[in-house]
Amino acid sequence: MHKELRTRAADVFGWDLHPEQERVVDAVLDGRDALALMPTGSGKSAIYQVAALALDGPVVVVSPLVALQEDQVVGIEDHPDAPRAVTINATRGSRQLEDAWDAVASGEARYVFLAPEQLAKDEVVEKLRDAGVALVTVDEAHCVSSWGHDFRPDYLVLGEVVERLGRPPVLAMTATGSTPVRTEIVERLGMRDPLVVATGFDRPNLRFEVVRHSDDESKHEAVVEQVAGLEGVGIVYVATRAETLVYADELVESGRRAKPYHAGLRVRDREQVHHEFLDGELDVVVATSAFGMGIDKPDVRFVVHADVPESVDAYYQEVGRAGRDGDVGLATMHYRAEDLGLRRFFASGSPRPATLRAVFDAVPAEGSVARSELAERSGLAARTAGRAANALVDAGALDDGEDGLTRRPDGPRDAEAAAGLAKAQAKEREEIEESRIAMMRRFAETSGCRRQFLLGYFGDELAEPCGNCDTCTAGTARDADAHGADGANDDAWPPEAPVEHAQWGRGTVMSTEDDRLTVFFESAGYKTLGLADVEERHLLERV
DNA sequence: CGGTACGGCTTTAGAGCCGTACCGGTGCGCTAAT
Repeated sequence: MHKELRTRAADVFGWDLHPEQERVVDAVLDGRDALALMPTGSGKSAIYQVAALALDGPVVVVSPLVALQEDQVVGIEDHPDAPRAVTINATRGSRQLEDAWDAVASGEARYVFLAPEQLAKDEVVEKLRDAGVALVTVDEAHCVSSWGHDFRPDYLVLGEVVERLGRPPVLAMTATGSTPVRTEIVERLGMRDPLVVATGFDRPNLRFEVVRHSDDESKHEAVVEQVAGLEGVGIVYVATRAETLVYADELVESGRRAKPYHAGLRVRDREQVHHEFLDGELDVVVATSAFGMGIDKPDVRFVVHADVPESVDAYYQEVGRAGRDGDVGLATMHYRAEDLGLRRFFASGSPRPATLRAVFDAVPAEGSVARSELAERSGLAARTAGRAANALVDAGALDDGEDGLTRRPDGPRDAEAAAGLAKAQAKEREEIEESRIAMMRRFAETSGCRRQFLLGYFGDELAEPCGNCDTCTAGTARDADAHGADGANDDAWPPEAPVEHAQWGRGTVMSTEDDRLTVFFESAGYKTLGLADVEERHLLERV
């Protein structure tokens, strides 16, 4: 990074960037795409904020939550010499929006925060294009893969939006760095040869524990008993809204200041709980996954999972909210294999064939149809239709262009074929999802070191068992490690190595443990292979 | 996938068993009624 920019960063924001942050800034200033995988609180925002000081045009920041956008703007406004930041979202009045757009057009506003839904609107893209966007930053970029397919489909059109903005460099940032998530971010955003910078994922002050239960009732009792006795402030994660209420009640009965939190509560109540938690007026928030992004409290002492999360990625994000101040943080998961059933249900749910056919038929053979007209033409609910449209676009049955949806000249001719294509594509994704759930199960059921497992999942290595997890304390981690640590074959398949398998295609080595090798395949998900088989039958090839 | 609520059944009258249907997470933006 230039000396001049360093000085400006220090003058304007009072920052002295780490070398890793500087590498990313340099890349985007050079016009290169970049993917920054860094834990929350490690200064991801500083990267685009400093880059903007040297860029000739506004920086667009795509952020999933309006609340996060506003936090960011406040953060920038704290520095009087920083360029102006604006947010574009539905909570803004028309006067405010007009003012914001004027500031963008005049070049006064250099940071534009918005959600992907805004970028789905043509007039928004046009205004930004006219302003000459110099960088598109996608914050919490894992949302592309976790929310894009069904929940917030506009995440999937970001790649195309970048093209229409004149293809400025793209900077994607997230704390979730597993291979499938990375791969999907790069692919969906249409990133070209991005610089990938990953800083350490290890959080040595977190202690990992898994408690196995065979029935729901004893699990429930164990959770309440544990949390009632824990020191300090913490979060209990549960799978359903109803559970947040039940656990919060019981914790209050056992003398803890606890409140439920989920997306079905009124906005005011949610804000209230959030503030009470930050201000130390609550001991425990019992929450669904809605209590997450934007929760930045340094002295959270424990994160207890009363139900198994949907993936190791989600798990690590959630436990990562403990011990941010560097002091001890306890992560206990109460695990029942049956609880994975709910996760399987959530991971399935691809559109039904009849829905796919109706949407395909709503698109004329010649010409196009706007997404907004899709619901009416197909006779489906807007969301259902949008979801099915995404599935059809994904499968290559339809094209998603500037004028809306069109049939592909080389695509399927009739609805039956289109639905079949989309179904096959969805099946592949479900298989990958299923394999991610299987990884969650393996984490819960492993007798090896939890931290070694987690770091391996994120493509890192830890040479020795960590000594700060339940399996290490029990001694089983060392037994499990004994086979693999000095195995001569480990070196042949290092983490991150790209490989090819005859049936499953291209993949990435995740980790070797004992006598097994875990590989993530782009089209088949996580697979575990016997090391002996791999060697003797030449199942894998380095590419 | 797994839990639960509920209706119907019975070698039937008060209670238990079975099958079936239904439900379960995350947020944006927009509209309409207050």
